[in-house]
Amino acid sequence: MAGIKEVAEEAGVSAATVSRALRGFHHVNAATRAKILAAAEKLDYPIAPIQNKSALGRTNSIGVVAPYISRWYFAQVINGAEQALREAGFDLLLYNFSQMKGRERLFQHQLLKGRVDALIVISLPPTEEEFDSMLNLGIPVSLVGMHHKRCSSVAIDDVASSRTATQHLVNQGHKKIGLMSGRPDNPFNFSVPQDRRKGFMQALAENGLEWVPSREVHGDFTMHTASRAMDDLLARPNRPTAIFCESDEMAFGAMQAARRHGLKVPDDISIIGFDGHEMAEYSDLTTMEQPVQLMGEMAAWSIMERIRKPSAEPHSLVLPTTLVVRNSTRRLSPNEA
Amino acid sequence: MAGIKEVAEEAGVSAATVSRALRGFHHVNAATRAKILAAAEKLDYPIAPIQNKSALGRTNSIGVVAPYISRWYFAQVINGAEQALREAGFDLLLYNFSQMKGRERLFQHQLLKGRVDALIVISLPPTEEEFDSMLNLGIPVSLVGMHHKRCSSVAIDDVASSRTATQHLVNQGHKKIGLMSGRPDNPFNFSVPQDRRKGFMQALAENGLEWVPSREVHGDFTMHTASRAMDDLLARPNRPTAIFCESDEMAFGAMQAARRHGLKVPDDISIIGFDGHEMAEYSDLTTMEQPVQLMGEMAAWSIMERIRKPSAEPHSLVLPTTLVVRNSTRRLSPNEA
DNA sequence: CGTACTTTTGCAGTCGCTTGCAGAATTATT
DNA sequence: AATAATTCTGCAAGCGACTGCAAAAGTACG
Repeated sequence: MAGIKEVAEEAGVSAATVSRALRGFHHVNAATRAKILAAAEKLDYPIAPIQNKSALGRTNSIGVVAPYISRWYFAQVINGAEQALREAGFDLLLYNFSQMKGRERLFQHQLLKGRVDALIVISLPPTEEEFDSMLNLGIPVSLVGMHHKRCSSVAIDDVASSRTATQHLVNQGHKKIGLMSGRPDNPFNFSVPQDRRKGFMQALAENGLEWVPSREVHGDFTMHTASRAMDDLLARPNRPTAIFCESDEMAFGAMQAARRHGLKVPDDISIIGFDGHEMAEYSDLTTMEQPVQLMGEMAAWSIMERIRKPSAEPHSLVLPTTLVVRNSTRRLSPNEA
Repeated sequence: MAGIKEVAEEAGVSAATVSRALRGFHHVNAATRAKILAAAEKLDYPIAPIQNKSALGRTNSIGVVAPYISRWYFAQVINGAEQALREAGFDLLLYNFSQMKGRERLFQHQLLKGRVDALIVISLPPTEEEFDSMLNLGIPVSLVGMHHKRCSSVAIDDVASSRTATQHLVNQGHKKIGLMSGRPDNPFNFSVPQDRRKGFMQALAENGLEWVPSREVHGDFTMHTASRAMDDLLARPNRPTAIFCESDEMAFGAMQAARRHGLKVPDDISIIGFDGHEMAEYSDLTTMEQPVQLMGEMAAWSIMERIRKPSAEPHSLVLPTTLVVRNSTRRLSPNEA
């Protein structure tokens, strides 16, 4: 109810002075400021006042775009970003795009124009065209979980990390290694599946292991599809002794399917995941852990920095991953391999 | 860059007409509208234009407040709400309050004033005082996961659902039933722990079962603390044959601890959870499923309805829960009980 | 006490869009 | 064709803050 005017009147000054006093800029007499603060207090007017988009030209809020906000990974990143943003006084506008139909509207900036001061895009590789649109908005854009030369980003090295994960299996004596990867035709065109697959292949190649295509199945990064895919894989002849899953959730699905088929993990089959999902510990899943929450925070800081000085060059940040060895993988004795 | 003015000029009409045309109100000649649309298109001006808070008096965005946005339950509710809001053209502002310090500022509406048209509060029971503040904002407030006479809400019947869950254990012949509940001194003062505990106690009483206090341990709704708490419980004499966990995540922790202690679920101990967590299926956990996503959607619709007609009475909605029986609970033979 | 600075403050214009009102253009009626 | 009824459209006044400019008030100094 109470606006800047009411406060001004209450304090016996002009609205302009109230605006200045509350923002701390310019010169305002200490006594006057005190009066104004008292008045604001009395009228329950926020000390950090309602910013006004039209006057300010900015909204003080930052958009976060993600394809599935309720999946663990995204929720974590968002959480990290939220914390950093809130701390710095920004609001966070959430844009979810599990439905493809939204994407178009989003990237054609119908939705974003003028509503946010910057954009954090999580794991959703825009096409070059969409990129043009986004950059045309004239606001900084920051990517999480992927890179692009035209804007800042925070990510891990998916290729190297996958290679390390796969190498772990090799080190444990596995030679017949299966791959649970993302669907090559995923609608969002995520880059993660390709990258992790690439790292996997590299590790195989480096160790002189032959790649057998029938050892690969696809899922969409959910437990459910992974579980089905695993059924499929296990039904095939010449079963692998270990499986690299491109995400922990898929690894969970794989483990479940394995159990359903009467296989023990890791006795009968080793499974390694990727992400460092909260439940990995519970499931005793060996996994490649990525600093999810931190990625959100870094993206937030980085983009706020760019809001401050828009001229700054975009820069990409690569955060380290950690192999966490648990008991879903085991060493194969030479005669088992 | 392009504003309504530019579009107006391009189309050879006044800004006012553009505004009207793009909003679809009032009468605008079809031909004129076409010209305007063409101009907008050409200049890349959003068809759904940037609403202007000062002129409109509203922001077209709705705040969602939750204590832990990255926990499964909250992420699901938020997801549901986001979908409904987006569909209706609202933006969603996310407020996370894992840190208590934020709470104060939030409810003293320093943060919210003028930034949102309505507020959805998830599982965070405000004190009466905070309630006053919120309602003073003059915007509709809707609660998820709890009720309050002074505003609309969407929730399940925690008491009845817990009673049903517990009854399930009783029906399976369990007499020594343990309880994994939320900490009574939880900082947010959640109502859920009390309610679920109450339902549990009711079931016991109705079946003439004695309540043994040493069969209760507390967690904070995370797997981790639950796991520790379970260690504690299992170390005590006269171990229960079944345990009701107030959340699935706690149930996961309990299952993990049980396994660690060499106990098989459900052979040695039955465990039932609450929530219908995505991973419950994977863990074969019997649980009381609540329609999480739906709750978010309903809250969103309900609050948008109240934005439309602010005079409407607040109403509370109770959604049904479903007992999903899996294999973490088993029937006890009479001589085991 | 008058002059020259500084600091403080208010006026009025602005931001980008909405909207009441009334005049203009179009269509209908007689 | 003149008048009335409708439908469009533009003008201008907001909305609620921010801010450049200049006047007002306060200080310093001679």
